[in-house]
Amino acid sequence: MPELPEVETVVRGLQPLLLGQRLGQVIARRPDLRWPLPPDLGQRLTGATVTGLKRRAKYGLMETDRGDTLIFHLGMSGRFHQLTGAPGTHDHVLFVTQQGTLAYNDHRRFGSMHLTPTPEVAAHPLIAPIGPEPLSDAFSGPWLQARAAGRFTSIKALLLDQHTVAGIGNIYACEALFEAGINPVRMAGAIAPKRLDRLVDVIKATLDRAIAAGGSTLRDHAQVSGDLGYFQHSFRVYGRAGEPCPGCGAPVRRRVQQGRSTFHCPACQR
DNA sequence: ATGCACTCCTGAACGC
DNA sequence: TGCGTTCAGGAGTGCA
Repeated sequence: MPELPEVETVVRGLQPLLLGQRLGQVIARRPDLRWPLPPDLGQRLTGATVTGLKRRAKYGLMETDRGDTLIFHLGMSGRFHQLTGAPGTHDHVLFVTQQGTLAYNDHRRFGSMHLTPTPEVAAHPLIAPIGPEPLSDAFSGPWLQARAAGRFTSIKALLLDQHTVAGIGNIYACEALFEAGINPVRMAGAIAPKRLDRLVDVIKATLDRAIAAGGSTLRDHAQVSGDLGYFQHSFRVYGRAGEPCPGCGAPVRRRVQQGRSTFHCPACQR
């Protein structure tokens, strides 16, 4: 659920709270999330000063003056919040600064954290294979055409593949394909180049809007501040099965594609 | 190489 | 009212 715009929003929300701050203490309250936490997480981060907060795909990157970068993924339900009082059941990692304590909370524990020397972040096995950032020039019509060429998989599956483009999840894949008028089940390799060009433009515009809106929230996702985002109100097809299509009024259809819900308008998306 | 199903986890929503 | 079942989904893994 946190997709690229949400992670971007979280990282931006963390910046004023952490940038330049010395981590007085970093406490892992359990040994693992999706994968084991670095066993030396506390030792390596305690006493370090946060010198950078960035994003790559759906990963947050917290750089420190000790030469380590904390790579974190929010999974489905990860979020940061400022702790007041005792940590709750799902407050798994605590970052204590002079400004207070920031808790990483993740009730489903699909998130993960990794510590890597900063110069090696780009080569990290989780980061290295990821495709271009969707808002960069590297993600272009020609790039998507090359990725789609000869592929028998659906265009939606191709978009969800992080090697094609970084940071697109189920929601924005559905929304972008609706905006582009492309049926999500259409075979990627059979789509005209011009339509893929348009899809690239639409993806960029959709993500831009979402970031501008402060990221969306879906049930359990919240911004750092604890305030809920609001982009979810502008989903045009996602989660709207049976409701009228904003384009033509025909009912939005839900189908299951690779075990995931796809929302689309059978009339507008060909 | 390619594409698919499976898997982790918890809480909300739903059905009887 | 309460219990059991289903669903949500990012992405690595393993299989055909």
